[in-house]
Amino acid sequence: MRTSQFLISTLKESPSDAVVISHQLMLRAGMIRKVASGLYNWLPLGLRALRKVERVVREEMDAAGAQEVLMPTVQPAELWEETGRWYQYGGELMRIKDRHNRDFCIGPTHEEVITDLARNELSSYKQLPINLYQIQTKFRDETRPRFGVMRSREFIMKDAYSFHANQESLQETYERMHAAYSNIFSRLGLDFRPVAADTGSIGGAMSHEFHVLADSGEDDIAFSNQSDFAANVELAEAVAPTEARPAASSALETIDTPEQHSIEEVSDFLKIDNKQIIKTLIVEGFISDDDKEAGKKPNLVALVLRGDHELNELKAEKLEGISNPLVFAKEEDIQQQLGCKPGSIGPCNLNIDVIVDRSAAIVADFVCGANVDGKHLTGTNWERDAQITRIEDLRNVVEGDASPDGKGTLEIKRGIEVGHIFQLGTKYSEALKATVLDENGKAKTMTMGCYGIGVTRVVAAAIEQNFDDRGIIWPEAIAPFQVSIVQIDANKSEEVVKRSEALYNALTDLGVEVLLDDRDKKTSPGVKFADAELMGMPHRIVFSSRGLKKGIVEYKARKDSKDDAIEMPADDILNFIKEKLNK
RNA sequence: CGGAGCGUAGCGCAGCCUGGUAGCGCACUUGCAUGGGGUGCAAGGGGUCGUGGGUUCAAAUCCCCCCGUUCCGACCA
Repeated sequence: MRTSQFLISTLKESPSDAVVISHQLMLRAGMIRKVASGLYNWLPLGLRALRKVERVVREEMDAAGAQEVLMPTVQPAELWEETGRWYQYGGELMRIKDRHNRDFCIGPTHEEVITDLARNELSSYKQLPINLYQIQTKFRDETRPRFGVMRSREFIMKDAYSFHANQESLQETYERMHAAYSNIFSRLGLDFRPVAADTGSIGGAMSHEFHVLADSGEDDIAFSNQSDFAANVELAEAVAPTEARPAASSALETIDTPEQHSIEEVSDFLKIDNKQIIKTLIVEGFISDDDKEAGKKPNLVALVLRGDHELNELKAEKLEGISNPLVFAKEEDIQQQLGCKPGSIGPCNLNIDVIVDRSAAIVADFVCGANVDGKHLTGTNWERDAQITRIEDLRNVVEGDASPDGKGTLEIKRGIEVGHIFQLGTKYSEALKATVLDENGKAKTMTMGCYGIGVTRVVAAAIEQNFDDRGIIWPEAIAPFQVSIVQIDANKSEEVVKRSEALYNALTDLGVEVLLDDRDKKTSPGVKFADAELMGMPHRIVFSSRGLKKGIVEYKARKDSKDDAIEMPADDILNFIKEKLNK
């Protein structure tokens, strides 16, 4: 491709609404343009990168035995009514009506449609397992689209759905997909981690997310520095400390702490480490619907953590006797039942259940609220001064915690979720009555798995991980073009034109994607260099009259540091590039 | 959904406070020069100042409604 015939839409300045680097660079390099909030045009350059990702995904899915299909973006409401999601889904589901006033939605996902397809086409266990996928546009009417194509409303997703006669078969396909995903992200040249994920409302089933590590990620990922353990911070277990609680050495004392409520305030006021302070959060206990309707109030429960730790709400709400979803107690209920405000609560002499985090349970001589406004206790000790009802894992893991698999310690980094694999079980097949006949001729509900990759998001994530102050640095596998050839002085030197076009043709014949910058003489060398760097092609070759007089051309890899282009005889460049690209 | 900000040329912004119907940089067009890091000079094209209403002799500017959009948070996954 020649730049004289290719839509180059580079920008010097980035639009003010772009806050993350990938969004800025995609706009500046001329990959995308916004049409409306969360809706984007993909320009030729961007689309080339997108197609690269699709190709890798397609190849690996095919290699893993999945078959490609294509389902419609617009879906009838009837199917969603059958699974109940027409009513459960909130505003994210874009509902529309056709000219006959029938209800439809624009698909945010395709479980309903694929399961409908499966129940119509599959009738025997002999046809199982089967794994069907598509690469297709989805629409989710996000409350807050942001970060360009990282969280847009319309986006392209690869979604696969597998159908099985039993759990073992599902497990097998699940593992194959796990491996296929690892292949995909490795081939794309991304630093990623598969992480154990929350299974959410479906419960019980297994789920993994694939995260690309990048500071701008929206999720916290905890992973071991010595093994391949990785989990969403929400889910990672904070293992029980191995050390025993030190013996009590101080006497219990009540001190005045006027207007000191938060851990930070108390720690500054008393000049002690917040690890020596214990914080007590009051939440509502579990209450049955009947009791609620009868107007009863839930019991209160105290959750106790070390001052420097954070409550993990997911862990807390899963505990027996605690409301799910978790509800913090109202201030007036606390005042009424415990006799003080939330800032002064402690675990001593409470007449409610006291659930203590594993780490908080081994602190001795600690500071805590006195259950009297404006007062704290020092030298407090478990058993002697305060009773523990139960010890549980209540907190978020922090950097340096022991890894739950016993190997190494945890690091925490931000991740961008680019893939998610899930064992669905029979949630959809049951609702839609998707059955096959088993060996005994009896109808059996199929077991399902689903596997998604945010294709458009992968493009953005790749940039988040690969850029410098001049622009994008594409991984080889995603680059819109592999090689850029820059002509300098082409209008003055026949030689420049001849030699650069010869290389361009030779590489193109080998199937290499080349962008030849043959823009006219008004385009200065600086502009060509700056555009090539912004657009991020991995390999750059410069032909100039000055160089060719000496018989040399210049080569520079985009990922190498700034000004270390290497010179070589013009006759060698073709072989040099062929070697670089393994052609 | 709660809070805040912004809407003036394709992009980035000034003008608004203190009303007198638009300006800068980039980009674009033309010419001349230049030719290894966003080149110079000159001449141009492009805006019903988000929409509607109000105040006023006069509104980009002051007031009100609406719409769009962004950020923070909540929600969702």
